[in-house]
Amino acid sequence: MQKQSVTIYTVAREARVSMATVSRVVNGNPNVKPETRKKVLDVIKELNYRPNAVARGLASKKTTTVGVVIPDVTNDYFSKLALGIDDIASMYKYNMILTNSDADDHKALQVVRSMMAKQVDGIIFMGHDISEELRQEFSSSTIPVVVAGSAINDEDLPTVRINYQAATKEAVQYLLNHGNDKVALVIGSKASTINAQMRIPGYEAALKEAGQSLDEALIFEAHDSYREGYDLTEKVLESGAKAAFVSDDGIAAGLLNGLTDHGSKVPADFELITANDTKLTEITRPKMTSVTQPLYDIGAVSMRLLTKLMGNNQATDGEDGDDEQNVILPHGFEERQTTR
Amino acid sequence: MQKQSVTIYTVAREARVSMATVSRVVNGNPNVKPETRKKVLDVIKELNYRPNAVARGLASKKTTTVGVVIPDVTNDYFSKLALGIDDIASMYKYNMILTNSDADDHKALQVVRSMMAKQVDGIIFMGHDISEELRQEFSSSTIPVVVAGSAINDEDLPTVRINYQAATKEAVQYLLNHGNDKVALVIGSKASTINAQMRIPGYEAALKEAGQSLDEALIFEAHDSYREGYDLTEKVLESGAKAAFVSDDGIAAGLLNGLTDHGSKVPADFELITANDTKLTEITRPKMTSVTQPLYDIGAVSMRLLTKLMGNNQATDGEDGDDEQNVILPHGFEERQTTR
DNA sequence: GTGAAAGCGCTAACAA
DNA sequence: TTGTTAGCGCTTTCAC
Repeated sequence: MQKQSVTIYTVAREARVSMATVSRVVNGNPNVKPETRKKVLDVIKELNYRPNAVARGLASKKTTTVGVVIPDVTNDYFSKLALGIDDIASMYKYNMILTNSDADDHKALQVVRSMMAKQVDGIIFMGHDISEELRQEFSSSTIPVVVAGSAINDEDLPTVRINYQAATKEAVQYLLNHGNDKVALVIGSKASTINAQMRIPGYEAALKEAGQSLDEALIFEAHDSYREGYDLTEKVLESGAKAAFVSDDGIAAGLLNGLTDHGSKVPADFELITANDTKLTEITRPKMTSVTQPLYDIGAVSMRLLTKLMGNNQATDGEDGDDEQNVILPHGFEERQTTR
Repeated sequence: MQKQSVTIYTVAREARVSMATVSRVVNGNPNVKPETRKKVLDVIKELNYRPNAVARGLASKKTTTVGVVIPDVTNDYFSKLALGIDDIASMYKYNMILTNSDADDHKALQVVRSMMAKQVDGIIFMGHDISEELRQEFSSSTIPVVVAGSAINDEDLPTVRINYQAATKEAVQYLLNHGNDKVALVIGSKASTINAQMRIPGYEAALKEAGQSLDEALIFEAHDSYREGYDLTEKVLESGAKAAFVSDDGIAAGLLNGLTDHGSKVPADFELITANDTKLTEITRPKMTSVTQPLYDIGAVSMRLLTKLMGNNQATDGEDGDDEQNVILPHGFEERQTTR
C-alpha cells in the first residue's frame, strides 16, 4: 500500500508555513493570523487534504471513536438504543465501533479487549450480564464505560436505564387488580442482575401487596426471541396463569400469538403486558399493552454521559465517585388491547 | 492522558530482546526461535502487554477496521444484513465502524468521509441511493467498497444482492394468476436504482405477460416504516387494487393492518405479498406471504467479498474488472396467509 | 503568531 | 534468528 499522498507536510510546504501552523488551522486553534489561515485553507482545499485520523490518534491519544457492545443488533430493543447512541455520537463527531456480543460472556470480553486495543475513548455496554473478567477489564482500565438499558452487578459503572423494579411492580399490580390471581412473569435469565435485583423483586412486591407470595412455578425464562415466546405458550397455560408480564416484546409477541393459536382469547381469557414498547406492540393483533420506556433517549443519554466522562476522565479516582452515577429515566404505561 | 504504560519497548527491554523480535512474536512471524518466543510471551503475559492498534495502524497502514453505512439500524432488513457482516468481520478479526446514514445523501457522504479519514480498510455500503458526490468519493479512493442488499447506479461497485427484478416479477405474476387484475406495487422512491431498474421493470414484465400495461396510479411510494404503510391504506383501496406486492415488511405490515382495520379481509378481499421475509412476516396476523431472501448471507457474503478485495486491492485498475463483480444470491417464495 | 523538533507505539526493510 | 533504524502523519511543548 503506498503511503498517503498528501499529508500535513505537503500542505505546509505548499503554503510555505510549518506543519504546526497547518495543524493549528485544521484544529481550529485561534492563534493563527487570519491571512495565514486563509492561505492554508486554500491549499488544503486545492490539494484536497484529508487529515489522517490514525496519525492524529497516535499523537493526541484520542481517537474520537467509542466502542458499543450490543447483544444483538437485530433486537428491536437494543437497536433502538443504538440509534440514540449513534445520533449523539455523530453530533459530537464520534464514530462508533459496534460489535455484537451475542449475549455471550466470552465474546463480550473479547470484543471489549479488541475495542480497547483500538484505543476507543469510551465504551457503551449493552447487555444484562457482565462477567467477573469483564468487570475486571473495565475497572483496571482508565477508559470510561457506561451501561445502557440494563442493571448490572457493578456499583462502579454508571448506568442509564429506567426503574425496572417499579415498572414491573406496576404492571403486575395492574394485572392483579384485574382479578387475575395467577400472574406469570416471563423474563430472561433469573440470574442476571436486572431480573434478580429488579424485576423479580418488583414482581414479588406487587404479589405481596396483594397478599400473595412468590411462586417459582410462575416465573418463566426465555431468550429474546419470538420463537421462544411462542414455544412457551403451553407451559404458561399449564401453570394456570391467567395473565403475564413479559420483559421482551419479541417474546411477548410469540406468547400472544401462541395463546391465540391455542384458542385462548386475549385479553378475555388471558391478559398480557409487555415491557419495551417497541414497534411490535403496534403490529401484533391485538396490539400489546406495554410499559413504555424512552429507548432512544436511553441510548442518547448514555452517549451524552459518556462524552462527559471522556471529557474529564482524570477525576475518576473515587473522590467524587459517591454521587449518583445512575441516571434513571421515566417510564410509562400504554394500555392497548391485550389487557381488559 | 498519560502515555501508555507498557509498550512494545517495555516488553523488549524486560525480555532482553529488540522491539522487532517482540513485534515478530506478537504478529506470529515464524522466524523466531521457540525459546525466544516463549521468553517474550512470558513477559507479555506478566506485564499484561496489549498492542496499541492505532500505532500499528499508522505503521502498517492497515486498521483491520471496516466502515459500514446503514440507512437505519432499527430496520429489520438492514440490521439483519449488519448481523451477517459483523459475524464475518469478527471471524476475520475486523471491527466495524457502523453509522446510520438516515437514508440521507448528505449524511451518507459525511459518514463515508469520516470513515475514510479513520483509514478503514474497506467499506460496506447499504442503501438504495448513492449520490454523485459519493460515487466520486468512492471512485477517487483506493479503498474497496461493496454494496450490500441493493442495486445502485454504479457499474464499478461490486454488489451482493438477490435478483430483485425476477423476485418482483414472480410475486406479481403469482398475484395476477390469482385473478387479481389490479395489482399494486408499493416501493420506496421510484427514482432509486433498485426500483427504477429492477422492481418496476419486473412489475411491468409480469403485467405485460398478462396482457396488461403499466398503470402509474398503481405504484405507491412509501418510506420504510409501519406507519407509512398503514397510512397508505386508503389510497391503495381507492386505486381499486385487489392485491399488492410491497418491497418492505414494515410497510407491508402497516398496510396489512390498515386493510384489516378498514374491514378488508386479507386474503379474501385483498392479497398481499411482501419482500424481505423478516420476522415480521410471522408476527402479523394473518402471517405474510413473502419473497424470501438470505438476508444474513447477503451481509456475510458482502463482508467476505470485501475481505478478498482488501486482500489484493492492488489489482484494481480495470484490467480484470470485467468479470462479474455482482454476486446474486438465490431468493425464494414462502406462501403464508396473506395470499389465497 | 509561527516554527523546530521531539515524540506517540508500532512495522518493516535492511543488516548482521 | 535477531537487532538497528527509519519512518507512518500528526500533535504538542518550547522557543523565538
